[in-house]
Amino acid sequence: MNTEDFHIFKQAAAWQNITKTAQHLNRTQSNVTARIQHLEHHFQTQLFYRHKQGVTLTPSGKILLPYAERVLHHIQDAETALSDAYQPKGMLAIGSMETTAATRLPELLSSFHSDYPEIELSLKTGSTKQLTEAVLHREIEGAFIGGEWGRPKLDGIEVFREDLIVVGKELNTETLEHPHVIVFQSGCFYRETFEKWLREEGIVPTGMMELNTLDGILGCVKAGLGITLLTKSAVRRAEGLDDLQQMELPFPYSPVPTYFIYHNEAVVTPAFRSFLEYL
DNA sequence: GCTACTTTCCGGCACAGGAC
DNA sequence: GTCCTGTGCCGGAAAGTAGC
Repeated sequence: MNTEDFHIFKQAAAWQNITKTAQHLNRTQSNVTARIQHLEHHFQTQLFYRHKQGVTLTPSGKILLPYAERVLHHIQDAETALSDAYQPKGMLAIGSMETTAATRLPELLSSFHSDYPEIELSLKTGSTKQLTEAVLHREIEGAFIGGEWGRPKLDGIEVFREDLIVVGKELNTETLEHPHVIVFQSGCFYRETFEKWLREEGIVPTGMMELNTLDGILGCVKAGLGITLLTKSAVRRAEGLDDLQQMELPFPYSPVPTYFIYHNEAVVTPAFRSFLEYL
């Protein structure tokens, strides 16, 4: 068995036809059949159902396919890494909380792009919960989330530590007794922290408004629609907050870590490895 | 019977390893 | 260094199967 067998197996799985696979690979059809049979003999299992219209993967074939892809990916990575003209390139899809994307990432990503211009970055924003699921399902390669991830299949590194601040038009004993709160969507780590603090303090909000953008939340707070919880870095960057009052959240609610998480079984592309090293 | 598909068989070739 | 042998891969041809 060699890596070429995996390549032929992968192509046959994609084409679902031995003849077309052979044409595509510039091989004879009998050779493709032989290589697949070789794999089947090695793994002592049938990898394809053969029928008149072509071939389809058996359950064993479906299990083997991602492993074959992983092996081929690793070989490609090794070849790239060992080439003299090695320069990380390709797509890098990551995710981030809205607040982190707006406050911490512009400089970080700009600097990263300067060092690695060949890497095409794609950034998706969402709540900590959404991003964690996206990393688990390998929709994105990694994500900046708040707090611990608590999933065995994930690894992560702490990249920032954020001070949390309650912001409102007027913050006093009276307004904090029954405030109207403005928060990010459900699943947001900062929102959960905010709600926990409110409960602990015995503060019962009169109402809750959900928004999905930092600008939207800031606009509503400036308009006096309620109070919110932001990171100190977000407040520092925002304009027009001079007439708003701020109150730092006490320990253990603040400061909170921001982690960059990633799937510990995922293929590490040169682009992703460069990003991890950069962080 | 034709067509489109897969499998099997066989000879040729390349290469590695051992003997001399 | 040369020759022999074993092994593995390749391509071509033929055979088998089923739908139309």
